Amino acid sequence: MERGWGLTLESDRSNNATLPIDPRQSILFKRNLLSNAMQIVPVSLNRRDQEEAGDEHRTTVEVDFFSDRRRRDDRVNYDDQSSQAKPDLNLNTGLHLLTTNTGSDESTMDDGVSSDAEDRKSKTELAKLQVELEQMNIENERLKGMLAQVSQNYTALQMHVVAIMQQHQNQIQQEKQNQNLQVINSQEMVQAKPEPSENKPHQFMEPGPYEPSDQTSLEERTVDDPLGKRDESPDSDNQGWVANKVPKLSPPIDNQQTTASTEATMRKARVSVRARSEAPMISDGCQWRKYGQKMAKGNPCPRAYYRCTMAVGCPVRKQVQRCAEDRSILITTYEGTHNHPLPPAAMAMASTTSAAASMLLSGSMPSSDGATLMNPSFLARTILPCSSNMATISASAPFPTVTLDLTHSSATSSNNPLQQFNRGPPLPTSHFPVQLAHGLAGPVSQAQQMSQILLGQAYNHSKFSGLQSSLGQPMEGPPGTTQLHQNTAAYADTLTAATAAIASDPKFTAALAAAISSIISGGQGNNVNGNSTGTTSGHGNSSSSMQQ
DNA sequence: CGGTTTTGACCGGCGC
DNA sequence: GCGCCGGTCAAAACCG
Repeated sequence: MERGWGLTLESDRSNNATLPIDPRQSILFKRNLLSNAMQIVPVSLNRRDQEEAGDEHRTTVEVDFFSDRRRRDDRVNYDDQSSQAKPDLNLNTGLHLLTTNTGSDESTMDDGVSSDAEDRKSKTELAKLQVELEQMNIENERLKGMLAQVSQNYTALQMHVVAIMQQHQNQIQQEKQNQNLQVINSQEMVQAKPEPSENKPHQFMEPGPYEPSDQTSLEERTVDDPLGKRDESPDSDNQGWVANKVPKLSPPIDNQQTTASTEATMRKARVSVRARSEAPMISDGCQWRKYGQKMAKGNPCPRAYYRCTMAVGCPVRKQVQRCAEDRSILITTYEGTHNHPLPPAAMAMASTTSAAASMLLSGSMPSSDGATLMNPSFLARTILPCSSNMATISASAPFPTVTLDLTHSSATSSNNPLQQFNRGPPLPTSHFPVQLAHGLAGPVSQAQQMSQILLGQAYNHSKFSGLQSSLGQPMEGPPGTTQLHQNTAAYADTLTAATAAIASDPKFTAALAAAISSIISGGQGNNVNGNSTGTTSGHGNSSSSMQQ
């Protein structure tokens, strides 16, 4: 009776194989997994005697990539016999495979004494290994706690940084305004020269009656309330939220103009997330209150309107509607930025949506008409050079919209709803991850951050395909829409695990967070949040722990 | 009883 | 000016 060692990997991709492994190498294997930033579940060490299946004994080490949902049905045992048929697996995991004894007559261990000694040796090693695994589990728990703490601290710090950055931007804007006023005044003085008047210059030098107070209010609202709604409608405070009536804003004047238009644009920028879900609404970690439902034209499914109730006055709203073409697809459109700290569960989604929104706005800001976007293809290519068709950018939509399409995947498993790419959004939109986190830095910096994150993810073979997007593909959607297609097979492997996690996890956002976290960790080493950049990261920090 | 959902009414933008 | 449509309001109903 010879014994072989088998490593059983639990993942969607492992379909049939038993990977023989030296138990002494399991620790190494686990550490490798940790270094890959995969969510490691306590490792269980099982010894399986499969006498019923034959005369061969086998011990397996099971590693769960996603602890929340262990797919026993997906687990595959790598037979000793198949070990040589899966050399690539061996390479990928960096495992050292022993030449196992398969129990066949060809076994080299035909000596009974040697076999017993080997057996005892194996038992001893097994016991040692179990102890080590216990220690590793404890260490894992400790690291988890540390990670949560770091994420928390990061969020708080980010909020602070964002507030400071906004103040700084406001100061710069104010300075610019003052400079403009001085130029205008000097010009007026020159024009007034032919008609000397002692009062005129003095009058021009006088600041406008609105200036000081307005500037103050601007600063206040950008810090505490980006939309400045609180000041505009005092009675709205009693409602616990602020009415979304940006279009009603009176035409801004002078120094208000830039800020007001920016705010309005920010307010209008939308991030749409398409995901397959049977649930009426995806769980994104935030608290929402439904305030309306309407039948939208062209879609038999009603559209529900929600607003964030996690904080008084939070302007964030979202619309939830099923896709008319495929009702298994749930389209969630986010609008606005949170004005409050987000819980870990909500950070991932908020970060993603916020970053995308900022990216989108970075392209639209310079345009004079306010509705024109940067060339979608350019933007997309810039952001996601190797992408998949996860993102679409639209310039023709009523509002600048970024669509994150999580219904597509290169995964081979047809059971995973998120692994099936859909045909593209019905509405003109742009797809890529965005962040809704509040207090964003300048749009440009956001875009840069987004690019960095996404590029980093792409080039690091991130494990989460959902964030990969590419632009420049032939458009299938309406004019102004750019579709992203993921082509590389290399991504398929890494994507599968993450998409599977998302698909199988009842808490979609939690899974998303985990995926983002994995990406970030993998691509940026120690950065848990994955958002190296201040702003996006800020929100993103949560990825796994902060936002869902 | 407080918070949430439902649902018809209302409002504003837009096109004709 | 009118109608359509998207979005919001707010009272009533519902729920834990």
